Amino acid sequence: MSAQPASPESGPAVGDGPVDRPLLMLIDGHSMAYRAFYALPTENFSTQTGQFTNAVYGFTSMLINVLRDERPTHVGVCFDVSRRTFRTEQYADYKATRAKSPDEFTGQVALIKEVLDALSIGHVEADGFEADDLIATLTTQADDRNWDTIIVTGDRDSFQLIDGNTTVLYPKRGVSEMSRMTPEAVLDKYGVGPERYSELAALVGETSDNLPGVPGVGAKTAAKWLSQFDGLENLLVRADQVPGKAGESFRQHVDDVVRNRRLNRLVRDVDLPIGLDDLVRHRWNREAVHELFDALEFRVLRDRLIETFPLDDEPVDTGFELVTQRLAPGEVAAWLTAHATGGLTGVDVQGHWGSGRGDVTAIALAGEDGAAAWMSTDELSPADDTALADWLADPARPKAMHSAKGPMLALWERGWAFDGLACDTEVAAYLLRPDQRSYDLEDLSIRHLKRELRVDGTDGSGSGQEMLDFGDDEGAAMAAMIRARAVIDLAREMLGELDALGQRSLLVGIELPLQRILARMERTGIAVDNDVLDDLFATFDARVRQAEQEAWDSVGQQVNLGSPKQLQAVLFDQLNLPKTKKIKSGYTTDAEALEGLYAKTGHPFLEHLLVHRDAIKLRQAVEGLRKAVQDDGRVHTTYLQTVAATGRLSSTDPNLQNIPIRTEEGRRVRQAFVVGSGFEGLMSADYSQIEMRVMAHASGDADLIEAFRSGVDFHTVTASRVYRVRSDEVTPAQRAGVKQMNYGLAYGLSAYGLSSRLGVSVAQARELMDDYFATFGGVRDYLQEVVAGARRVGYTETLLGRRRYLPDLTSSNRQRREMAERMALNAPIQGSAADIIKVAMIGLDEALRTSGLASRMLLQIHDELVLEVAPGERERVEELVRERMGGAADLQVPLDVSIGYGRTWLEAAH
DNA sequence: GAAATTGGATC
DNA sequence: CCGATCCAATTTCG
Repeated sequence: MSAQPASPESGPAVGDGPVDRPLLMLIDGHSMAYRAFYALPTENFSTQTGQFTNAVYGFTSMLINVLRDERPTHVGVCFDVSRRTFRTEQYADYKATRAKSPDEFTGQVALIKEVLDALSIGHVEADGFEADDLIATLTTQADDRNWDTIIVTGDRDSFQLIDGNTTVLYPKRGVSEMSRMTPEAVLDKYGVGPERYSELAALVGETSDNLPGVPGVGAKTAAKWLSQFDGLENLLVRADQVPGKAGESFRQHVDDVVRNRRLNRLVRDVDLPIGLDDLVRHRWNREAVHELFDALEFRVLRDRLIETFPLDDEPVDTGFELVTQRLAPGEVAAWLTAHATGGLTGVDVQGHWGSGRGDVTAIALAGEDGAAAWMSTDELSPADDTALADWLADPARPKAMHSAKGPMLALWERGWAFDGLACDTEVAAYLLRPDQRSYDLEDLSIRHLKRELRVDGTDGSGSGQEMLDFGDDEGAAMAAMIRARAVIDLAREMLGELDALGQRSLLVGIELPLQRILARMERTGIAVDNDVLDDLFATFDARVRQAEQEAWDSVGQQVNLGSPKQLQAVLFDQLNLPKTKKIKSGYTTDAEALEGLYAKTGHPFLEHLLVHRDAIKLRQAVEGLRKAVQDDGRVHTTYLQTVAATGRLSSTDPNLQNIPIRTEEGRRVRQAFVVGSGFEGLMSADYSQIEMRVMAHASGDADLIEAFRSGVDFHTVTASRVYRVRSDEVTPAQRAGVKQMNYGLAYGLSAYGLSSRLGVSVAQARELMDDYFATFGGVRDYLQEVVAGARRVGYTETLLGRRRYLPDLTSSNRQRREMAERMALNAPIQGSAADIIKVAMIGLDEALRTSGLASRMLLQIHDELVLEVAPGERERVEELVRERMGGAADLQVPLDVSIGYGRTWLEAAH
């Protein structure tokens, strides 16, 4: 377990937001500041005045992250006062080996306290005690009130505080990657539970505290003894019975062990000047934060802070009402009959998924009657399994989920079919607001339902909510049931919102059927020829090395060709080449600028550099693929359905939508994608100029529509119209100009952009644009109306009613406004094209199934589908592909589909 | 050590 | 100053 936020394709994190009672976070200030100090290089962090700030920076960065990820209701930071504590009184050598704090560290603790004050976060220290004792005291108080506690510390002594309510975040590396230490995690790592951890530490010793343990006894032996003798107390009583050389050693060092145990026992009743209620989170002091962060010169961190905690949301003080139940073996069928037969049922699957596979560990269900159940999948009786499988597969039992594609993979892997998904709240939220960066269930619940993900009716004392025995999984089970419940309410709410906007069919008719198809494509994957990849890697690798050597030779030094900064130094300072376009950090070294420089100066360094750029990119692409090949010899990408604001899909891990094709060399990478065994070939089918066709249709421009209907090369026909010559008289330059114009239209191309694309003057570009629009006036009118309309209503719309909201269209900031205008031009065109291929995929999938064909879809690359064709099915498949892709929309122009076929993706290209 | 920037691949 | 993505390597953060 890690404190990182769950990735979109992994299961829900435990402790994801408040569950059913207050959540207290206690941070060991010194411990974390020290970690930060050593993780970040001092010399990179100092202010104008010479104050070092690396520890402050690292600590604050960590603080922002844990507050964001854990969302505690109460926070406190504990500090040590001095090195003199009751422990040094009892044992003069306690922590004696610990070096004095470096000078660079001194003073930073005071600054951290200032940061905490600005953030209105309480901190506490007590003379004679260590931070750990204060944490133990506060944790004990929180336990008494039945609160949950998360302790953030790099001190392992705190492990003794871990129990069902208390976890420790222990830094793994640096200060941002943390291990979540639960009772199970401690048992896993040390072989004893948290209640025995200190006994184990007493035996093993703690070098950092200068507490020697029993020589020759490590964690393994100590854990064995503690379980054999049932604890340290009994072990001491029966010391004479401990066998072996280690036993002898133990008997000689019994006093040390006893002392260690006395010293590492944390004090749980320190008299503190503050109580738990003083630690409730307040909104931070804006003024103070700005002033302090200015003084500390924390620019980026301030932005992150503001970004992470925008205007504190109005407090939401309702949660969900639930009657929870852990289903024991044999109870599943009855529960399903009682609570999951009428209305919606919320489903929350726990497990792992990604790269086309997955596994399920537990399932939470919630019914509309308020009942909720949780079951661990390895506690199902055969009857349970059957009942659950039938229910999951039943299309007549409507279900609601949040982000169902991954869980679907996991359920399939377990052998369960899944049907009846009536709403996926993540996808629904995407349709409602397609340009959000995440669709976290907690955020959606607060925004749409004004409810937090916790159980209602608790006041923190634990009364009002029956405490059922969910065992060690209690927190996770409760959170899962609440999520399942929230998903129902959210689904109802969102379906209503979609209805009001006329978008329900987009969800139910397009995105949900598509989701299942994507899951299957991910599960299927595409076969890869490793030998081809190895050959390509060797080729590109050799080229990288050679180009690098030649580049170095040409300037007589070994510059890092991948470093824009070093390149700038060589190009503009040493070689004194003409300056390129300005960027933040100086002058650009992108390929276009380098081409320009090379054309101007002919410097050999540039030639080698460009070759190197190309080769290293290709090598990287091949290496990425090599690493992605799974045991079955195939790569399984993950399609993201809710990230592209226009409605397109995206592909990750690996991204199979940006495999090279532009250059001859790059195209060879596609030779590595091959037909899998049992199949006959790959078929690639793509729409030609789909975006231009959408524009022709949407604009209704008669001449443009006619140009498409004529069947002649589109760019040539449009050029012949613009220049008023016959098609066979169009010069290559005329065609090239109009082609760029055609492509640029949908992007809100400017005269400037067109001129730089074509390498002509802005005046000439403007002339071309004027000629073009004089010919295709309908297009100009359409483009103007799209922007004007979007400004009026606040959004653009695709063929199928997919919206994109563009509030910046009325921004007073010109740059933002113009950006929004270009988006307004592009969104309906790119989005409608995305709608069309989605419809085609659903139609084709259906056609393949009903025809009983074994051929299957593997990839979608925006306007292209790649299929794996079973022996003897080529003709039938081609026919269906043409029918379904060509017929996916009824436009005023034909939807042209071109199809290729071959053993590899390259051969299937056309 | 983590986040931002740069450069580049696709449609 | 051309829309939409994802990703690796480098640099910055202060």
